[in-house]
Amino acid sequence: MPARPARRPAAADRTPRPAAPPAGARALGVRQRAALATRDSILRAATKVFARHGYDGGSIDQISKAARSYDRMIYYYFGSKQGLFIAVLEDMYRRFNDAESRLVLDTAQPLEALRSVIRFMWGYYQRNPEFITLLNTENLHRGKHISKSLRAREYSSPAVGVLGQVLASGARRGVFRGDVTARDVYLMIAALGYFYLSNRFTLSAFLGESLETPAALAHWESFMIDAVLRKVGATR
Amino acid sequence: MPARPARRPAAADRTPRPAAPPAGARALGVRQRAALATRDSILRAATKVFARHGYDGGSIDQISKAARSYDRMIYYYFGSKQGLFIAVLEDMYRRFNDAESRLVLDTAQPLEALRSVIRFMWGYYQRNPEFITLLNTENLHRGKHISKSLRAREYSSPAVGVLGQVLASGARRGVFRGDVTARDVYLMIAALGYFYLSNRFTLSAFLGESLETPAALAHWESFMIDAVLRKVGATR
Amino acid sequence: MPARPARRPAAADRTPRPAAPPAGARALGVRQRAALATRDSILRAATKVFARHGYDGGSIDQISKAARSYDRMIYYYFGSKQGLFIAVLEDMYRRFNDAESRLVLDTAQPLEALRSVIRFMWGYYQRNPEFITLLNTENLHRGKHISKSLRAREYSSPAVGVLGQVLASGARRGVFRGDVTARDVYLMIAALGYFYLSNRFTLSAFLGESLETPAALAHWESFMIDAVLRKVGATR
Amino acid sequence: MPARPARRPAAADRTPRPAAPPAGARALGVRQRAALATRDSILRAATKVFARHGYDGGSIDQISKAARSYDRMIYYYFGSKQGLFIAVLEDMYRRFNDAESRLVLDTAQPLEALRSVIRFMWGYYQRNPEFITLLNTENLHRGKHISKSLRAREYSSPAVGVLGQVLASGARRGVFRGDVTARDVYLMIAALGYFYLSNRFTLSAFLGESLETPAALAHWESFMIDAVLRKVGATR
DNA sequence: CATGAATGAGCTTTCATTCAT
DNA sequence: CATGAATGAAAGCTCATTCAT
Repeated sequence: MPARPARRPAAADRTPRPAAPPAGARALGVRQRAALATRDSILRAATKVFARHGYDGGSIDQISKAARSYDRMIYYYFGSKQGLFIAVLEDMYRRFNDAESRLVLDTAQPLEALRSVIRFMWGYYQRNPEFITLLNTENLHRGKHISKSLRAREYSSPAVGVLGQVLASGARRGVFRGDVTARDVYLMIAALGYFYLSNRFTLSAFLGESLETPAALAHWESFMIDAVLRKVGATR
Repeated sequence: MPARPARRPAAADRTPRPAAPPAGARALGVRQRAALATRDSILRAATKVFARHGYDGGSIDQISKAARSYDRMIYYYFGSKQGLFIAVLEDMYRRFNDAESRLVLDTAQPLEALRSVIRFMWGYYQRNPEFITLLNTENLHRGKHISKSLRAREYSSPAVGVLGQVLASGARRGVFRGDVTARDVYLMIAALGYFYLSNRFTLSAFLGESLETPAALAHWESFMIDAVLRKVGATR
Repeated sequence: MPARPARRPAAADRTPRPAAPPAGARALGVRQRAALATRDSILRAATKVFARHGYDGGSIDQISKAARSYDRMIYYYFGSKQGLFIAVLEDMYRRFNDAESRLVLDTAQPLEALRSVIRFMWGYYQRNPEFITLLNTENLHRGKHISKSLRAREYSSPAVGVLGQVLASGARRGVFRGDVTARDVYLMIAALGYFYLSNRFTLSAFLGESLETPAALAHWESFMIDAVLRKVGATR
Repeated sequence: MPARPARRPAAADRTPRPAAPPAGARALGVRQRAALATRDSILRAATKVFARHGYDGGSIDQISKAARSYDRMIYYYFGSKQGLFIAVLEDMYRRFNDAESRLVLDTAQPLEALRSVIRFMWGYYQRNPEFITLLNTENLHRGKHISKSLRAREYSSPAVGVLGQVLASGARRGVFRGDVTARDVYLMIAALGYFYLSNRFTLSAFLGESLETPAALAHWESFMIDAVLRKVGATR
């Protein structure tokens, strides 16, 4: 079986682009289209501003200006600052979920498939830095916004499921030990990549060296892969 | 050689308590003592408020009231909100460094020593949650405050050094492979523990389960230990 | 040719009244009219407060209260305290320019026309004391506000031009010497009137006598007229 | 009679230097001398700061720092901000009076003597720009500080007296008309020079040309001299 | 639908001044 | 005498939000 490319072209998940209208939707009138465009540009701007300055540091005014719109429009479409932030989080999760679901793996090659998952997440974090800062801001607020979201539940990581198949396949084939759950491996991968990137500024100051050079990034990628493979007991 | 306790009593690093006056110092006058107390209570309050609400979310007013002092005093002692935050970060690093330096290990027992390091950091993060949120806030600001600190350089993690000895000792004894650096192992430990705790709110929502039950915490501790030991190639 | 009255009724330049809407403008909605009224009342109040207490001595709060409006509105309409002050200066210049342009002179009677110019400026300074204090405040700040104004250049004293015609006419008729420029005569008139009024408080203390009695004012007016006429070489 | 130099070397009135201890005073102790030095440096700094930023724009903190002293010392020596400003004004008047009293004229040559008075004042304003801005600030406050000064009365312009002698001498000799008072001529000289320098920033913006070039300054000096001489009816 | 205008509470910071040793 | 510490009011300005067309 040919080893299919692990994931679609990277460009796909790069820019935060709100959802296209659902396929079954009717053609929209010009006004509705314009309204959607306004909403989208606000959501886009809010993502950028909240990612950069956090929830408290980002201001409505800053966002409406960045969206070339007006304060009032934010309240029109999102009700409040909190409502806007919730929408930003939902959109962020949706895009992440979409990206994960585009991850195509060959479970017949569990070792390489596992490597692909790691590379995917490591790459996603790097290409979507707002993903990290938005999550950090939300955790600073103890998850109070996401817990208000009705849609949050819809996004259950497809990657964990895929990972389960990979691990099971590996165990069946005797390349992996069978005693680790997909959830834990997923957390391990996330932790190693996320922490490194999220904390790179204070770590640089603390360790006295840059973590952002291409060499340093490549080194950490192979470190992560090695650590995860050893954890699942990969025999090589 | 007997396996000495890995670290001093946990209580030592729990509350943010500014440094005691140097041993050689003269006795202070009443007023000087009161002044120090004011400064300390502001620092203490600021640590709490910034840790809870972030840099932007925490207000000068909130801090001065929590310290039972006045806005003006913050500027008297720290110059600005930024200056206060820098002082908070410095104090946080100092306490972390102190705690790390109190970590006593028996390098003759590298396996157990490594376990102790992991447990120490895992424990420190749990007992000092402000450590995590302050660092996250600072990373949101791309490290701009800590890079202004002149004292930041003084705090170079003693734990990394100790870890190096442990790894070397283990390698000499043939219990560890010798191909991993102390820095990388340190980062790995930090990543696994920090990420789990820092992101527990959004992870809970995403995974649909609590990560904070005693069982979950204990499970993750043993997961981390196993992952790290496997990474360094511990033969057991 | 009959000697027409030198200027329109004095009341015209007394109160700082913002420009009426341009003739071609559409009728304004109620809200737009109210908005203009708000802006105007702020500008009016600011003129009064800055004139009375200077730029630094006048507070935003004082102004917004005097305008029966809110602090926020000042920033809404003028952006900043500096922006408001610039608007005040521009408005002051515009009104002064308007008043100067209403000055109608009979150049066929150069001597009387020159006297009219002097009386006009002397009268303007007295009727518009804010003109003097605003200019003094701006000069204390070394002209930094007016130099930021884009509109400042639009106000080139019409009086200097008129004065030039008067002097030329007088020279042609042999009543004036032809060796003084309009600019210098303008400065001389301004200096004599402005300084006397601007510095009347310290001069009173220094000279030990009041300069503000009607007799004193009338005396200085004729002194100025005599001095200027002699300077331009008026033969009488 | 030889034309003696009209005034002492210019340097004499350049720097604001507080009064030396009165001639009859006892020798001072070291402490008293140090105290005086502190007081002087505060007065010096206050003169500079108030001259630059006005009464309201200058802050106690700014002054105490410029004087390399402490806020508290200002209250110790001058009681309040107002008290300090009054002292600054008194010192300014004293220095101006001193400079005027050093003005030595040959009344036998009234024409040249009058020219000397004009040049002296024109020069004094230029060498002591703080003189102008301090007076403007005080006039903005309607002279309320100087009217509180007990010492203000002591400073009655010697120049007016001298000018009276010059004018009388000129009248006796038939070079001047005898119908102008010394006070009015004094005011005229002051007005022409003071206004030109005080308002140079707004005038530059209004007239669209610099008034501060050496050529412009020289031109205005001769303009003033000519205007004053004509006013007193000098026959040449 | 969209948008200028309005609102009052809150922000960080500086003010002149006084206390206590 | 001198000086660090303290004080509360007020400064200029921004905040998220709502009103009224």
